[in-house]
Amino acid sequence: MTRPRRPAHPTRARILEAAGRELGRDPDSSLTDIAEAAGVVRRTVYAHFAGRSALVEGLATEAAEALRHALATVAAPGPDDAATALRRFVLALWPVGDRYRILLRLAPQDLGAAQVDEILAPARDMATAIIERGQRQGVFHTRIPPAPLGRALEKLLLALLDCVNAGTWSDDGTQSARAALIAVGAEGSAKRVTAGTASPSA
Amino acid sequence: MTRPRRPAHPTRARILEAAGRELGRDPDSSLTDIAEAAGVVRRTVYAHFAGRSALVEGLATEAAEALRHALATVAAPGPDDAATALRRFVLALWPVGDRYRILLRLAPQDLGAAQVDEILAPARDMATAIIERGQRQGVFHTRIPPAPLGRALEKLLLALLDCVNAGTWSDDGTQSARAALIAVGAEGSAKRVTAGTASPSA
DNA sequence: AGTTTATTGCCCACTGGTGTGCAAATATCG
DNA sequence: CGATATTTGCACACCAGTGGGCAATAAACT
Repeated sequence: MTRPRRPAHPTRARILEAAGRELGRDPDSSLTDIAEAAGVVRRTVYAHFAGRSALVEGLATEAAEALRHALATVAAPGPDDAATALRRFVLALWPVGDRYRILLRLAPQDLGAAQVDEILAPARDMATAIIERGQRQGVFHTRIPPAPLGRALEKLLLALLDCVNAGTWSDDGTQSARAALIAVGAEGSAKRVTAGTASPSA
Repeated sequence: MTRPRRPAHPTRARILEAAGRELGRDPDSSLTDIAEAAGVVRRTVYAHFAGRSALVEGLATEAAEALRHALATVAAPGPDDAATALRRFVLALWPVGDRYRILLRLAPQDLGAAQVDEILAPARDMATAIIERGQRQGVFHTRIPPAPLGRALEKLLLALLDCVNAGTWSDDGTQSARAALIAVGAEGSAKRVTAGTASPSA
């Protein structure tokens, strides 16, 4: 058999993509698994990445860039109310949710928790800031301090994303954004916001 | 040195406890790590458990029993309103949250996802039922279907529990229960419930 | 056509975790 | 004090994953 050269460039990208899929499913996937998922042989992976850690590093870099790019979208707006800010935040980050999840999965094992925290810091800081603002303005009624509430929101949204990935549910982010608003206790604002922009899917 | 016989019974229990701690921290902990954490040598672990899988199995059994016991507390009540039911549910499960988390951590790797799902099924089913009832009665205003919302709540509460474990925050479950009520969109009920029973810690 | 280049297949060595056998050490119990 | 039970230390074989060397192969480019 020995299929050789497919366009050559795609290969690296396909390996990276397969690594994302496989490591997202199981952080302990072997290079053999990943290579197989990419349609190549294990030996070929070493032609594009120095080793497992390099592969993971490349994956992290890609995810970090996607995340940073998505964050840049939300960074712009001026002083709108906290509820709108949170909604914009969730909607902007929703498309990169899978990359976000991969980073979290890679954290304890392949990447240092420190490095992942560093990548995720801007997103988490922004979320915390929004929550803190909303609570101070009295728009968010949850009594839980911003930091824990931020972590809770993170996990809540990832859980919803997982349901979408699993096919259990379907959402383009608008429903999840509303859920986030409700979770922080922004009842009135939630209705206002959804009336303004969201498509009525229910 | 070769310290021999400590009361003998404690050993097995200590290994089990250490396994819970270590595997909770990192599901890939080696038996060497676990043994060391338990204050014994790796070889000793094999004197109490047939192997890694047996150890994990024992851990799962213990966790399952604790969970089942906690659930039995909530199973009793008759037809009270959904908000109260959810609050009781969270408060009852809060103390076994760590066991719950261990089971989830062990799922993808050491135990089959199937076995873990089977253990967790009663808790999840009850949560889903409560949510469904609350939504039908119009007490829970979240539009997200019960199953995804249940998963989201699960992760939200575990995130809060992690914060408590990490020392970032402190809660005996009452704050988290309120957060859960708010998250499902039970604003009015939340106030009513907390006024009735929760201790004002803020 | 011929050359280049990526991929493959098979080889090997190294590491880390697992599971086990067996003799020695020692705390507890009678 | 002696018998018992348990833990320990060290031996080993085994397996899976990693990383890399090297020749053969076949697509792509000229």
